[in-house]
This record gives sequence, structure tokens and C-alpha cells, in this order.
Amino acid sequence: MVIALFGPTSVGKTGIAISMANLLRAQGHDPVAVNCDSIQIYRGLEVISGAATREEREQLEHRLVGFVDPAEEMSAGTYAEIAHREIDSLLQEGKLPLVVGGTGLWLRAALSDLDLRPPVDEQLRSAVERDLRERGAQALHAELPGHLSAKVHPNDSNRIARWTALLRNGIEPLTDASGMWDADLRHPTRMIGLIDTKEDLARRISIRVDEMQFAARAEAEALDSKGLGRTASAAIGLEEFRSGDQDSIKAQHRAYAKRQITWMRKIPGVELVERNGDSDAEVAARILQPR
RNA sequence: GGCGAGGUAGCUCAGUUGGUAGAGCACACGACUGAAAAUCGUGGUGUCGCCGGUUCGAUUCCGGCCCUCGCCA
Repeated sequence: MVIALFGPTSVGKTGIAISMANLLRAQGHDPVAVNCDSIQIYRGLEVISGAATREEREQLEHRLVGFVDPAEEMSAGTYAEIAHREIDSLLQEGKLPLVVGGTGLWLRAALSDLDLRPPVDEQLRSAVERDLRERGAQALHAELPGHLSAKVHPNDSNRIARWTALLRNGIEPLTDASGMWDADLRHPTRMIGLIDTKEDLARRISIRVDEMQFAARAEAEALDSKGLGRTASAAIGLEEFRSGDQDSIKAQHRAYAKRQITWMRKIPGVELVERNGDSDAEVAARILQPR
């Protein structure tokens, strides 16, 4: 049995997971959190990404947090392998994995066997990126074979780049994402989706960004931005915490939260749980009460 | 007080040689298969500072007023 805890940024996933862990222990379980957030994996980005703090980790062991050098690149595929190993070994030890995080694709990657295409050769990929910069997404889009170009928007630069790189590597891209939304998971899983009202979530985001601003700024300044890999450098706020543009960070988090909510509503079998302004302990109790 | 610049979407601004307006961001909804805190799609934003004048018609031209910023006193 696996429990997955998903929801938009700032909704309180970590705190609720800790409260759930306390209740689960009382029931004789041995819960361990497994992170599925694509930024919290990086060392030195824990504050900016809102990863579980040392105190929080003392209350609940968290795996796959802050364990990757931010100069390294990570991918959903690599993460999936690591997460599968982690979850499988926890289950083998008789523990209860709590998969917690806000990256929808990575949650799916942790829990299912995604039919991912392989990574492409590094040099080939950077050649495609150069093409993209010099000639634009539309030019590359125009070069895709018809059955593919119809499946991706001419402005969708990332997808066009990936498909182009795959084709140049002799691999047919996967255009049908329906497998993402079926119910096939590797283990029996209780899927919890946390929701909050728009206003409360915006308030939580605002408070959280303000609270982290000084530590986050120090963290951003400590990172050698030139040494940041392309995946870690996608973290919201790296630039803005330095310049002090809190409003921009909050707006980006609100937009991100919206994308997460859109994703969450589509997850098959998800049990949506409202915060309703309750404490972490109250929400945790509601999730775990006998049904 | 004088001179100058400006007041247009929630914000920053573009524009209309006179026919009641448009970008980015924000906001709402959605897509998503090895970059996913990424990338992308769709949508509406509105007394065009106020009051008059000219005109078939003024956000646009003219006059007055109010406000903001800068320089000078």
C-alpha cells in the first residue's frame, strides 16, 4: 500500500504528511515520505523550493530531497528509476511510502511505468537547441513529418525540440499521452489531492514567499548561477529573490498552482480533500478517518 | 509660480493623419510521456483624467480645469 499526497504549491503537503505520519504510526504503520517535486531534489535549493526543513524531517523521514547537485540535469525518466527503487525497497522493509510532491509528471513517474522514450545523445540535443535558437520553433515544426506536426503546436518549442531530437536519433516520438491518465499503477495506491479556495491559496503563497525571502535570497546568491544545470535553473524565484521582486514570485507561484490543480483534477481515482481552513492535524485526521 | 513631459485594461506601455482601441504581464479555462517550478493553447479585460468647443462623428483637433513626474524659481 502506497499513499500519494498531491496538491498545489503552498497548500501544506509537508505539514499534512507529517500529521498523517503521526496518526499512521499510532495505527502501527511505519511511514516514510518520498519526494516527487522536481526542484526539491536539488542540494542548495531547499529553501527556494520549500522542501521539508530539518525539523520537519526529524518528525518524518523524507527521501529524495536535496540529493542532486544542481549542476546536474535530472529528468522524469531518471527520477522514475530512482523513485521506483526507493518505493519498492520501502515496501519490502514493511514501511509505508508517502509519495509527496507537486510535480504531476513526476508523481505519475513514481507510481506507474511510464512508456518514456529514451534520452537522446547530448551533442545531438544541443545541436537541436542551437537550431531552435537560430531558426525558431516554427521552422523546426515545419520540418516535422505530417503525422507529427499535427500533434504539436508550432510555438511549443520544448516539445518540438524533443521530437526533433528523437527523430534525428532515429526514434519515433510518442504523441499519444493517454497512458498518462489510465489507472494502472505499480502498487495499490491511495491518491489524495489537496485543494483550497483560490483566496486562501493565494494568501498562503504570499505568506510563504515573504517568510522565505531572506533565506531564499541567501540561497540564490550562494548558487553559482553559471554552474546551474538547465533543469535546476527552472526554479521559480532564482532571479527575483536577488532583486527583491516578491510580487513576481508570488504571481509565478499562483500560475504554477493553477497548472498543478488542472493536472490534479485529471488524476484517475484522486480523492479531493478540501483544507477548509483547518489545521494540518485536522486535515490529516479527515484523510485517515475510517470510511 | 514658470518651463517641460505625461495621464489609455489590475500593472507597464503602444496606438488612433478624427470612424469608441492593442501588446506584454496579471486574471479565467485547458493541454501535457526522459527540460514538467518546463513548454504551450483559448478567452474577456476599458467612462482612452474631467468639463466644454469644432464636427455627421472626438480617445484623437481646440480651450479650460484637475492630477503626477522632472527642471527652474
